[in-house]
Amino acid sequence: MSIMTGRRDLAAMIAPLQRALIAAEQPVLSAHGLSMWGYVVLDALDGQAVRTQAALAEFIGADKSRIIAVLDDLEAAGLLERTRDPADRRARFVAITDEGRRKHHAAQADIQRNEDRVLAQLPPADREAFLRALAVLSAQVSG
Amino acid sequence: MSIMTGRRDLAAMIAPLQRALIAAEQPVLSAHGLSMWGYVVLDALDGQAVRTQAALAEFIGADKSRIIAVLDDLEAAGLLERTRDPADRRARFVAITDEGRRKHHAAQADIQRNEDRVLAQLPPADREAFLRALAVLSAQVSG
DNA sequence: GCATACGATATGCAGACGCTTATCATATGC
DNA sequence: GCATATGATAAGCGTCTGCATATCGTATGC
Repeated sequence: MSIMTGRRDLAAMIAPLQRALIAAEQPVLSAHGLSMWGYVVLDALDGQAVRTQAALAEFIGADKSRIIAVLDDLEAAGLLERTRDPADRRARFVAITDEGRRKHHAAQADIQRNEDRVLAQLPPADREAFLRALAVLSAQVSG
Repeated sequence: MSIMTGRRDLAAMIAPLQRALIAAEQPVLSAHGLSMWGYVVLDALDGQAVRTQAALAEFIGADKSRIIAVLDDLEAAGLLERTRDPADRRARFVAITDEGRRKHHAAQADIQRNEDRVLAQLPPADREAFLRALAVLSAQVSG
């Protein structure tokens, strides 16, 4: 017996929401000269400790062989730096630059402005619970 | 200024959750002999009024030329019926059959059992608010 | 009655994806 | 010192998707 009967599956409710959010994000990111993956990488790196590329790829749910071009572009744009790990010269640390942080924050602010319009449909109490629950669930499945 | 400051974007939090839910759904659907799109179609048709194929495609966010094979399979499996609209013989009504409904309910029950384990991480109040909010937001972007 | 619009269907193309394999430099166990 | 393992990278493959186009039967305006 379901926790809340009569509901549809989570995935079926989340999918259209996700589609709409991404569709709204796309033009905003383009205006900032960022690709979706580029933004995801900056988002993962901002405020986090530097990490190796394989760990980064796994964290954002991307294939490690597919994010290399993304990292190349971001590095060429001066938004991140790759440095060799002195303790293991095979590995490379990936760190966001100050300029990358600025661009990330600017893009994120624009995106959240859009999202706030969506969230405004909810009563404040539900809105906060929703964001809280999302943070918990998102962290849960990522760990 | 954001409604809740310090949060990450919705899309960035939803994406991994969505990935995890879909990954968990896949083997369940396979066990029921359903494809992901097949399940989405049954889910959209169950309990709804019959609709035309173009409307169905738009509703589930699929390309109208891409769901035809899905409908063919479901029809061949006896899970739905396509009938000509007598008022417009170009259009075809798509309706779920009793067997389709049974299969949908069985698959949905299995899926929700999985999802309940995920939702169990949340305090009951947040869980209910989360589901309520999700239903609102999902309906909002679909409309 | 005819031109035009429209629904369902088929098909082809380009882009993105997950996955696999290969290569090269480096690390590590023995 | 050598065999083996690992990180980053490149390249190829099959699949899925969105998009565009074409066909065919049917509706509809005039």
